[in-house]
Amino acid sequence: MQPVIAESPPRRVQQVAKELAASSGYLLATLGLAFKAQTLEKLEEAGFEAHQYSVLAILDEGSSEAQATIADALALDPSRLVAVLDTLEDRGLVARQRDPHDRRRHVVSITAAGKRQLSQLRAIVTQLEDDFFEPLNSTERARLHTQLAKLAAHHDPRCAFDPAAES
Amino acid sequence: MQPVIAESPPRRVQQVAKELAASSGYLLATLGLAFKAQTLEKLEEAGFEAHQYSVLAILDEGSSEAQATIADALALDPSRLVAVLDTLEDRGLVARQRDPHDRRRHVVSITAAGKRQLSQLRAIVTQLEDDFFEPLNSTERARLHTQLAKLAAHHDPRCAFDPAAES
DNA sequence: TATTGTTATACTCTATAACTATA
DNA sequence: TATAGTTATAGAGTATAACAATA
Repeated sequence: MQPVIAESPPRRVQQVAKELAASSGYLLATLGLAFKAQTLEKLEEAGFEAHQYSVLAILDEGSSEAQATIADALALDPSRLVAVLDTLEDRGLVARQRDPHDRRRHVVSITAAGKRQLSQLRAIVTQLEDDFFEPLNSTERARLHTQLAKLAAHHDPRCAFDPAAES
Repeated sequence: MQPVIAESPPRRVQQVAKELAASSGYLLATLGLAFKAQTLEKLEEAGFEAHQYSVLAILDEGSSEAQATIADALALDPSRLVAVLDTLEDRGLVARQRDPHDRRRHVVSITAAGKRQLSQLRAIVTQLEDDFFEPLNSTERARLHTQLAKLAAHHDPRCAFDPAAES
């Protein structure tokens, strides 16, 4: 069907502009988006969304938290957190209680079932990371992580842990 | 106004869960998103959007391209590319011509004004990158870039350049 | 009057699919 | 019939702001 193309040389595999591929920022954005997309997909297969995982992860570390605290830590609008907690509560993975000291507040905590579910989700994400960073050896991965952590601490105070606490 | 809190220890700066901060994937996604957001903001101040910049960058490298080619290189739906090209064409930064060999095709090329504009946008993005990666020294930046490029080549064929061509 | 969590509204994206003109 | 580009439509996702309860 297609006539033989003689004059205009046929395009091979389309490549992103070299200018973009040479930019660390572009690569960072592209890879970050790709990792996020993969994570969303895998979690969705398991019947969860990313925010549900991160909420469980936060609750598993601290004891119990007010909703506003969780929203801050996740840089998530409090109004959006509501739906996330609703589904988690419906499944019995977290519990909401009124704070007796301030009855406006809901104190949220993870349940035993929530902890069990969390470890399943952890396994998914861990596997995903192993696959994603597979092209790098362990030394490279460690270096990459250190540098990303340094950048994150600089750009996002939520990621800046006390240096003295680092072991 | 606020009563002295004695019983429930006051929360300090909200931190993202350690579990998340320890994940290279999470950091990658977060940083990538942050860089993208900064880029969008700065470009918008200059009256542009990211896709307009990347289209100009691609056209500046190759000679002229069919729209489908550009869409492939940017992993952008052809229908979305239309509006991007419309605005660029309105400003005289690119030109669309019918391909005489196949009158269905539009061959797009960058104009002289487009090249001038492109260098302005380049300056913005370059400055942005310098600021973003400022916490890393030049050796660290080079290493980071190498590793990101390795990952990108693995995950996105569009970023996989011929290794032999690397200087 | 300010704040916590909640709900509702409106708006922006974006993916999809119809449409035209050419092949 | 298939393809390149275009336009239109619908649905999801999100930010905003109104709201009720409590401080």
